Amino acid sequence: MPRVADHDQRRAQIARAFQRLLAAEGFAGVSFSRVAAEAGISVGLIQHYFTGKDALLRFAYEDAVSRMSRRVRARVHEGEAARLPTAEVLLASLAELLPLDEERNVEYRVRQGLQTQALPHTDLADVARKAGRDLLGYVTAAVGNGVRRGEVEPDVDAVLAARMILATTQGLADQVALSGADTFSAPDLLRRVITTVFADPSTRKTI
Amino acid sequence: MPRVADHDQRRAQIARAFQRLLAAEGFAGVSFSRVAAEAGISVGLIQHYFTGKDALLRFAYEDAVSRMSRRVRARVHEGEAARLPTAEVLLASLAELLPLDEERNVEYRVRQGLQTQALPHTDLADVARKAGRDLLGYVTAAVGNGVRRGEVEPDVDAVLAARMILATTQGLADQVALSGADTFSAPDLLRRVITTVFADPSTRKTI
DNA sequence: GCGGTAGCAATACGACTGTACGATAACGAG
DNA sequence: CTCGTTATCGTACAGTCGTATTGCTACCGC
Repeated sequence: MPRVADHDQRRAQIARAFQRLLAAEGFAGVSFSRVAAEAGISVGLIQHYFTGKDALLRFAYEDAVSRMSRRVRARVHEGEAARLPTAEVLLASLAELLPLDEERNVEYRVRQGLQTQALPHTDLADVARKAGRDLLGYVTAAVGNGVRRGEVEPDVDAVLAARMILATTQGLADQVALSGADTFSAPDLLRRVITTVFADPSTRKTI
Repeated sequence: MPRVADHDQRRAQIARAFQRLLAAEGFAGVSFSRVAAEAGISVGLIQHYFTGKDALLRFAYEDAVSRMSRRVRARVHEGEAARLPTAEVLLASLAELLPLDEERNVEYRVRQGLQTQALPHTDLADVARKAGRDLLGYVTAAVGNGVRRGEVEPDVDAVLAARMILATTQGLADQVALSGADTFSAPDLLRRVITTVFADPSTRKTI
């Protein structure tokens, strides 16, 4: 048998280069040759690992989404290990969606940038929809948890509440990306929104 | 003097063609030749009206943003003429940001698609930031109105509340664009969020 | 009606695109 | 060591990109 390479590692290396370029220069700045240069390899090698541009787009998108969701799960496990209230865990994990540091900023821009490209292209849209469903399922479960633990009023519609919390998170991410993380405290705002659901109305502070 | 053409109308015609293409095929689908074909004119004519691709991008972006904001203002004037409660006016005007029909869908995709391109490019980012500021200012004023009219508790931070309402709207727009307008009622959800601010906590329904 | 300017189209051009295709080098199995 | 396979590179190719340039045409002011 011939020489072997770590396919997964190579694909990831290429996808990361693609993501950096997309984040730094937008859609117009990415091409096979640019990606190859950024990754420090030849154009031919990219072809060896991806059948075409569509495949690269899709893989890079999936990679960004899966890294994001891994970070979310990490916050969840930490929070559960520390027996934090559900609301706190939710806040910490949703804050991973905000572009508050460089890594999260790149991931945000990849998600954002490929979403436009995704809406017309069925296969990319599937990736986006699946990511959205997973996230919504997770937040819905968290709200359900809150109900069982008495942190949430029992008559709330968990799916609707989750949709609202998630929508606010995404919108805050847009605002942070546009005007910088210093303009306002997005996590504070996120906490208030979560508190809107995760607290008895009588003790709940107004926004 | 030679023959005259309506520059504004021509520029708008070109920008609309660009927007349709961007919405229908994503960023990769737009080029001068494609735009010219879609607009039913020659490539040379586009050059006659725009100094380069950047100028076209910027104009198309500004056009989409300004049409959106015109629709928002129209809802505001209608609402004021009918002496509706501030919350109702706010709901009607923010619903204009949701991609609920074809026109609004195109505008949403243009805003979304150019935002990624905007983040690295200073001049496009300026357009996006200005649009964000205007919208935030409008919603903040609406909340202030609510306070003065007694629809909103006097101790709320108008800017923060506006930021939250706006963020939720943007996030809901993403969700609608991704999974279709039939999956859930985004306006209903939007109404609930607005109600979170525009109602006495004691009478406020839980989500 | 006629001169001249602006509207508009057509084409030419170099750069770059994504993909196809060999050539070369490195390594595992025998 | 050697053979065979594959990782990797380099280049070639047809097409498209954005832009520069040229020329025709329709119209306004005189």
